[in-house]
Amino acid sequence: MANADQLSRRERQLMDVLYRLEQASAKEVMNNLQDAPSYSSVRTLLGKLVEKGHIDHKRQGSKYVYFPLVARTEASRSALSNLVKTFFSDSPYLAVNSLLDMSVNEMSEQELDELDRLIKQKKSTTK
Amino acid sequence: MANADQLSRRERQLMDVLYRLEQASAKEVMNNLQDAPSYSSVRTLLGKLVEKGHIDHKRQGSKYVYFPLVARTEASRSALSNLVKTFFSDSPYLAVNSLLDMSVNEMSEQELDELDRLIKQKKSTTK
DNA sequence: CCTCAAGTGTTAATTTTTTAACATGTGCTA
DNA sequence: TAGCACATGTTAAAAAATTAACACTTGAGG
Repeated sequence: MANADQLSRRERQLMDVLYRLEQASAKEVMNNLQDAPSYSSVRTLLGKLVEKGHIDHKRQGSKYVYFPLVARTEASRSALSNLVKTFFSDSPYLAVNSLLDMSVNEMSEQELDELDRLIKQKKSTTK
Repeated sequence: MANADQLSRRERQLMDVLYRLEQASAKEVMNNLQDAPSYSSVRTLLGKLVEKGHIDHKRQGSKYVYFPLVARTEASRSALSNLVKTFFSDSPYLAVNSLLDMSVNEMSEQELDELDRLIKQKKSTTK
């Protein structure tokens, strides 16, 4: 097994940056931390994450970029699942409801249409 | 402001338990941690959370129960918002999409209908 | 009345996390 | 070619988190 959710606060922070950016150099990671420590510290942290098997790095031209080993999609599902358990009594419905509620203004009509279509499709599948 | 997301791993764990249970005694919190430390440790942690202003406690009969100071709803929105930023490029649409996708089987037809209704309502509001 | 379960407060040791200093190597480019 | 940017590896100190031991209080129940 790769991990066991044993990430420290800082490590979690770095992982989040890497998931946001998909991949990033040590420098970029540093620049994307709100209260970043020194470059040296960031490198140490990245090293630990590599050791623990959460991320890896590869050359990109003459630079190095780091990236998560667990795919974004997979990680997002796991995170969503936890969040739903913790805050929505394990009810995906309540979570979707809340998401829709808090972000209607940020969704285009097109997106709403798409969701509508999706739900209809799900219903027919379930039936 | 009450916090600044400065929670340690263990503290985060306790908070999650409290959000799940809404409220709980030190004993209950301990029993709901997967790899729980001693009762004494749990109490110390709870004390720190109280100090930091994340939770409070009150008598309930002859016992004490601890509970989060930031309402579950508010906390859930904040958590969702972060998750959407981190894993869905800040697109609520993508998040809802994923949630629906990963949990159709757990949703009743009734719930799907409800969501459908909700989306239609949103659309008319936006228009 | 005694005992148990659960709480309070204090203190301290251990472990983990976090940060950073050094010493060095390498490829670009001014 | 000198210097810069970025990488490596090692080491260590400081700070924070984690765990727990002790001593003591209180309410409920047998």
